Amino acid sequence: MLAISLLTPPYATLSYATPAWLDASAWKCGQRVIVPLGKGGMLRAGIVVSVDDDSSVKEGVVLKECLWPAEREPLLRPEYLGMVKQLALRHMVTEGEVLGGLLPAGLRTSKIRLRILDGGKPRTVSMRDLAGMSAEERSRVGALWAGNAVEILDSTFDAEEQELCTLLVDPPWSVRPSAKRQIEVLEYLHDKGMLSRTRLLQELGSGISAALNTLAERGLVRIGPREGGTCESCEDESNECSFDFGEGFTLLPEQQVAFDDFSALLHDETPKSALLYGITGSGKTVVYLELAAEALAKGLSVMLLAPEVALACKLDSAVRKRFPSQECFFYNGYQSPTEREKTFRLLAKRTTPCVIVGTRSALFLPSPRLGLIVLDEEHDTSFKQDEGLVYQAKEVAHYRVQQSNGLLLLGSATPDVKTFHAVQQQAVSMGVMKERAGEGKLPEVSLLNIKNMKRSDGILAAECKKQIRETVERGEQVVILLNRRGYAPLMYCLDCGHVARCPHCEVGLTYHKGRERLICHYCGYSVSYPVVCSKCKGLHYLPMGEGTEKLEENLIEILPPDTKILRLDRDSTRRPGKMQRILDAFANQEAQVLVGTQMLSKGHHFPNVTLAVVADGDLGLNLPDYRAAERTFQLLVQASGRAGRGEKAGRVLIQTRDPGHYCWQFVGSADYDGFYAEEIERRRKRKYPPFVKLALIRASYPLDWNKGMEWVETLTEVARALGKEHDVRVLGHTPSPLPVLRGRKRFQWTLKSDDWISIRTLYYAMRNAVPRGSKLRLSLDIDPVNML
DNA sequence: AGCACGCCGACT
DNA sequence: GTCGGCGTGCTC
Repeated sequence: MLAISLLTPPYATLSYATPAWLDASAWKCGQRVIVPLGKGGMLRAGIVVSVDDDSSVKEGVVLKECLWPAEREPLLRPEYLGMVKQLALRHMVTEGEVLGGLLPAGLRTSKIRLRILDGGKPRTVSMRDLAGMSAEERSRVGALWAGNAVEILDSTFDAEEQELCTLLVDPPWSVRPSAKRQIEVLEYLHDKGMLSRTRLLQELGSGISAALNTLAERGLVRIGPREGGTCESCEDESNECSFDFGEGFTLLPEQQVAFDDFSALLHDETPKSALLYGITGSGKTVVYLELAAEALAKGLSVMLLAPEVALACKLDSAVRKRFPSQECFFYNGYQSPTEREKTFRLLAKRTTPCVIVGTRSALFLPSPRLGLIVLDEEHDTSFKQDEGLVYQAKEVAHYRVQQSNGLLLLGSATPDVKTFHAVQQQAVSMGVMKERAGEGKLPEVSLLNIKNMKRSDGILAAECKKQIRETVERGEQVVILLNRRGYAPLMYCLDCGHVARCPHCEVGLTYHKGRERLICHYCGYSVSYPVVCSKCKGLHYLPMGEGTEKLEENLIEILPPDTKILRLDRDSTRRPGKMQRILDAFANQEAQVLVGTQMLSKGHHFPNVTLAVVADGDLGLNLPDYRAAERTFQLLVQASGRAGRGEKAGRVLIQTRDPGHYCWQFVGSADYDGFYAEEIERRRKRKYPPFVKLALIRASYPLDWNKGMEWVETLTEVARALGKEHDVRVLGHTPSPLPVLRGRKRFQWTLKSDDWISIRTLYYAMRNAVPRGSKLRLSLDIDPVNML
């Protein structure tokens, strides 16, 4: 009998009998199969996780027969299934949930068809048809299958690919305000990016069909197959590093030392982890590439991962230049399902070594013999996925190199405190690079105390505005970091003082002037502005605070009239390739000022930038998160790294209301070692990771469910009682930092322990205390990266 | 997630 | 009497 993990709900692993219509040898571990489920005989896709499953099935359950394989050769290798099992155990979810979370959509569907070629004209049979056949008929198809006269058609969404809806114009859009349907479609596409027509109709209702056609006619939306090459954001390569990649490099002395050390680890036939600690601009990429060359020469595959698509693109073009004849696979979460499926399939079949470049999701690509995994900017929190399938890319990467005796190389200028601690404990080896590779020098950093500034003064101090203006007048460029997108984060009603809030999340709605809407940054809810005040029915609001959009507007007033300003945030980069275009335009000096959120601090290279301004340095410092200081330090050092990359010296100006904070003394000199020494002592004293294992258990229930609070209290009792027994400190329950999100009330418990097992035991007990199918949802976040 | 089952209220 | 509301529970 076969044990099969379902790839869609209920995600269980169920036993199925091998049917008479196919030979038992047709079923293999790691293979995708189609199985019937439930009384209605619905069909599901699953992965065979065991072929001679002898696990006891509950008494009285009659086994169903597995219907058909979705492929002849298994998609997944045994090691891959091993990784899935580990992840499932670690995060206390089923293997089906793991598989469902990491396979591209097309590989999870049961809607495949068979093409039968028995002599005459070929006929096509769906899985549903097959399920409805008589036993004899199915056996006949089985015999043809065994004789290779049946092929699998899985082109279900090729049709969808032909009708992709792409937004062509940024807001504000020139449509009548009364055309609600059209605005709905535009807003939706703006939020979700490119979507197939079918999905759009599914998600917004088929009533929008006419509106969509109008938009297409008027040229606001394009309906058709995707245009151009494989990666739209990679089309233009002008923002890449100024290094001249070619047939191998001459390494600088520091790079050579680091390379030699890592190369020795690579040739050592045991799994190893290492950290490349190199300041911003020290040329880490060169070291990665030379190591990749070593691994390839040994016949091993290489994975290079970056925290974000734009950075992954840069890595990709660097790899293609360094290894022009080597096959290189690029993969990220923003690619279309078809594209991702294609890459996944190619790699699953592949046996010869290759290079894989991408973002964290690329980590789950099947790959032949992995010799090296590089995680660039390893401190970046995007390497942890905390929605849906929860995983920390660093851990998965570690597991993967463990399996293949490879090397995991983490690179950063500001390493994760946990990683650096592992280096100190000699669990991870380290290479250090403290010189900038080019002519650039580290910038001079100064703090600007804005404690006494009034709200009406705007967000930039006079001194700051002056420096921005002077820099622009000198013909140099400025980047301004403000971690708040939109126009104004709070809208006060002028008549009654009420603040406009999201009805699902209870957080303030952010005003976006360009779109004339109030938007919730947590759930995406949006209403058109002006909106009637829910308290006094007034229509007049006072925007409070300042986001990137307003900062951009204010800057226009204080700068010379012909100054061009660009804005880089989630709103201006929704459309594919847009981010790259903005970065390229800025790198080509088409604008003098770039305003943006943290996404602009990440590893981009602008030689003519001589001033970096951090508009609100404290933002984030006071978050209820033990890593707030680490996060702020990393962000600011990375942002500082944007200035002075060319020949001219750079300056960094940080505005703060709390100049006494210990973080600042180290940011000024980009002194990571100093910061680390201070931070690790604080963590030791206060018992925070890496000195304890920390986990967050989250509970949520619908706002209108009155039994919710009772259950939360019961769970606290369960947790407390078990915590005493297993030596786990239980803090909570406390309302989550966002007490209401997407219409659900949220609570959380913080758990501290010396080992993960006790924490899992507690979570297991809490989960069992809640009846199955309850409205209360529980989730476990191991080593959370954000406490929200 | 679906889909059946089942236990109450409004209707022919 | 019966139709149908959706709350609860199961899927090898």
